[in-house]
Amino acid sequence: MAAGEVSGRGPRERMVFSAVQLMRRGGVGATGMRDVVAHARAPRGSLQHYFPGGKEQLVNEAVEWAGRYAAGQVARFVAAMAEPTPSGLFAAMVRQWTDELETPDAGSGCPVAAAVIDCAEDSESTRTATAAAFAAWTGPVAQALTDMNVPTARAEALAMLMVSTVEGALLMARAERDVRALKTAARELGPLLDGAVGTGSTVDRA
Amino acid sequence: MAAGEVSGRGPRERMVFSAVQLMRRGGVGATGMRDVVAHARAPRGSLQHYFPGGKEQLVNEAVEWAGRYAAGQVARFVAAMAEPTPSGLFAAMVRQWTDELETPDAGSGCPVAAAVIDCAEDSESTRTATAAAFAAWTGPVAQALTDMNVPTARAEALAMLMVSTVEGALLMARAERDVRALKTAARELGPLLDGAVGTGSTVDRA
DNA sequence: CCGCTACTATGACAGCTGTCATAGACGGCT
DNA sequence: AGCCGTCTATGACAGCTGTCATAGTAGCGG
Repeated sequence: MAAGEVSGRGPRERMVFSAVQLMRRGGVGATGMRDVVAHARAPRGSLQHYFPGGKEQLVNEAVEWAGRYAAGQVARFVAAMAEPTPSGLFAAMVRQWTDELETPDAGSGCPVAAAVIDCAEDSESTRTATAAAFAAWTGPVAQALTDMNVPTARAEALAMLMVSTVEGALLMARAERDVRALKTAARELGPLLDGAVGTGSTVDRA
Repeated sequence: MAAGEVSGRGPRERMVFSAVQLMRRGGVGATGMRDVVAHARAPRGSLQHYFPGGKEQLVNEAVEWAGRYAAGQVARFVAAMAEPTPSGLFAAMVRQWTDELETPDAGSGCPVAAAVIDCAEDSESTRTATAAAFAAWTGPVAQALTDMNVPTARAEALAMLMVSTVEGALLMARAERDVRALKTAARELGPLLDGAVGTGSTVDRA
């Protein structure tokens, strides 16, 4: 995602990756198959070979890729934190997007969000893929929260809230061409998240 | 929005409204001009008459319409609440979307989000329109919060957080075809919002 | 050498897109 | 009547879409 290179391994993976990048900036509708092969420097004939399911398959794989990527990033964030806190994890998730928004060149939206908005209504398989991607993203977040001593049920709810808020704030940030929506989300939500460690109640031992 | 009828006044307004509805379900790319006039039962020739700016103008007006609509809804929510609380307002905003999601027929996304994802990157005017729509939405929310005794600066931040979270949760709810993302957002964010009435600091006097 | 599989190349297809040019209808003026 | 501004009708345009059919190349095992 952050890496702009398309020199990944095979042509197949490059095409999926390029689909992700193009979907991020213009949505699914504006992402043509010819654009994908051109962006991936892949042979056009490989399209119908690797993706006999057509555009739908390509989009679905792009969404799955994004879900795996997000999960991996969460794992990296928690691994990199000296003393893990919920607010710290959330701040790291937010920072990822603010960094990408501040690089002026490439599109900086979420490919999963694009797939939801453009395809959720008329492609059931894509809708399922987006739901799976969100689950792949939310899962590690919830796991990290429980590891930080947040009760399981609460951790899952808060993980969902975190992903929802990041996704929505990213939308507003793109509209305003300003990261303040993301930053205020991190600032306002941080205390709430940290307040959930320990017992499930809102006990706060200053 | 909730009203599915297109029998609004003039053909012009019907077309804008139809554009909103079609953008909600398939995004901007999947919303053709011919689809709009058909959905609005409007004469095709009226397109280039009322919208000489082409599709871009139509989309922009649809986004503006949505912003005004959202602002009006917020006003109605606060007016309808016996004893207004931040969590109550947020719950009302969430309920609006859960209600629309549970009506199975029509598309149920946010047209502003669709415009951001599909057009923000290559149409500056549309991007501006989406920013204005979010401002039109956030403004009354912040105003309502200050009326509930939330300090001004904090109210603006929380209003932004509320809209962000609703927008993101709606995205997840569409992906999962389940309103639980919206409901957990309301449940988890409610106490935080109510905790902000009174002094602006994050002091929490259990 | 054959045959086989994996991959690539290329051109064509019908269908749809937004946009425009042109012409017509309607109603209210003076 | 004539004229005009507002609105509508219709057909065409070039461009792009995803998909497919067909043919071709490379490499490898036999």
